[in-house]
Amino acid sequence: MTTDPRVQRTQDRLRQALADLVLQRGYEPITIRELAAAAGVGYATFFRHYPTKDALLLDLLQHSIQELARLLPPGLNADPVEEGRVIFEHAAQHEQFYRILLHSEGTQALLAQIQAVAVAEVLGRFGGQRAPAIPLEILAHHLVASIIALIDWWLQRGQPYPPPRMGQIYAEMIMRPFLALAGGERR
Amino acid sequence: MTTDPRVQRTQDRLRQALADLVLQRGYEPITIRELAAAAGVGYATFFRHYPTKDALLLDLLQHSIQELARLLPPGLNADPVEEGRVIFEHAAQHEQFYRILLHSEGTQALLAQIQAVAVAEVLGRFGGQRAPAIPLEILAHHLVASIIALIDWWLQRGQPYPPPRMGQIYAEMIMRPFLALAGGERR
DNA sequence: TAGCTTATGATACACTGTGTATCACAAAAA
DNA sequence: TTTTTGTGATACACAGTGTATCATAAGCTA
Repeated sequence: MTTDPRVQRTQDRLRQALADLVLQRGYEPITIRELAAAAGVGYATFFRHYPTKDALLLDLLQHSIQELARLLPPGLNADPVEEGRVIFEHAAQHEQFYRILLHSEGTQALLAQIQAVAVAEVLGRFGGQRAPAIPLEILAHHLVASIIALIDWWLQRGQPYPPPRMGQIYAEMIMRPFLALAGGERR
Repeated sequence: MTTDPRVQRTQDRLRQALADLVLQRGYEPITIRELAAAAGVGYATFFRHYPTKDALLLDLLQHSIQELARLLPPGLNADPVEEGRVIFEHAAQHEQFYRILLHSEGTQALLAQIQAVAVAEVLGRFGGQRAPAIPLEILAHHLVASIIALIDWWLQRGQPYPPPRMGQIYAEMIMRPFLALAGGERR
């Protein structure tokens, strides 16, 4: 196990430096030399921890996801409007993470993984009931993709509506049609 | 204007070589040297026509778009099911184009442009009627993003349903909720 | 504290790919 | 034919990646 505090320190510095640089100038133009310098770390040291820049990006996002998972409110299943409001409050509070995840090249694999996890969650929650007219797999993908697209739209335009309003829109435009087609919740 | 047949020949070869290579091994790992060799063109000649690999990719896609625009059936506004079927027939016939556009890095700008054009089209078609409960801008973005996501899902999984079935799904899952919220067509 | 282990910093280096410059040659245009 | 212009081939400068090496410092253990 890697409990050496020097390792932790180096990796923390690299993750933090990457987060800073990505928000300043985007992901692609960053060089590893520049990244190591910003982290206050030797150039060769980078490769002792990560084989590529993409590997560091994935590690950064996975750490962020674990932090977010700890903060995520556990029971979102009550009111769709309230559920949507919580989602968009969360997106507003962690805008940096979402922007990096949604718009840095090199995150498509991770985003696809996250999406797959969310789809599986939806499938599990709506799985065992009367067969819907549209395959549930398609409905689940449509639901997840729609939520991601709406968050992306909202953040890219500087949050033009407050989270409670976005919660209403989410409930009416996304969840209500989905529930009508999937047939309401179960278990 | 560039009517020199040598220029046309060189650029055609480069576009064709890029299309072939992208489908074989993806976009990013292709080098310009390799591309020029595959096109049967000198290495330096590449830079006489395109400043970067991305520029060639955009040129290739824009040429493809122009071809597709010529083939696009003019009146899609009749039956949503039929409209959806036509869309997915089109996606099946031009799968290569869609896959490159949707999954090559370096196409996000172009994809965003196409999406913006489609959104504007929707806004124009549903613009001047009773104000919907949800801002039409959001509805239009949701509609366009949903269609793109559904096409992407379908192609990535090897077209698991035939186009007529996808047309039904499109009508029921995407268009019907949209029309209910946007308030039906006009003009 | 002393001694061992391991991560780090610094540097040099080979390697790959980009983009430019040059020049002789071939193809198109007048 | 003469002129113009695109092309092929080559050499080159440059930037960025990934590896190797070694002295030093930080952390662990007795």
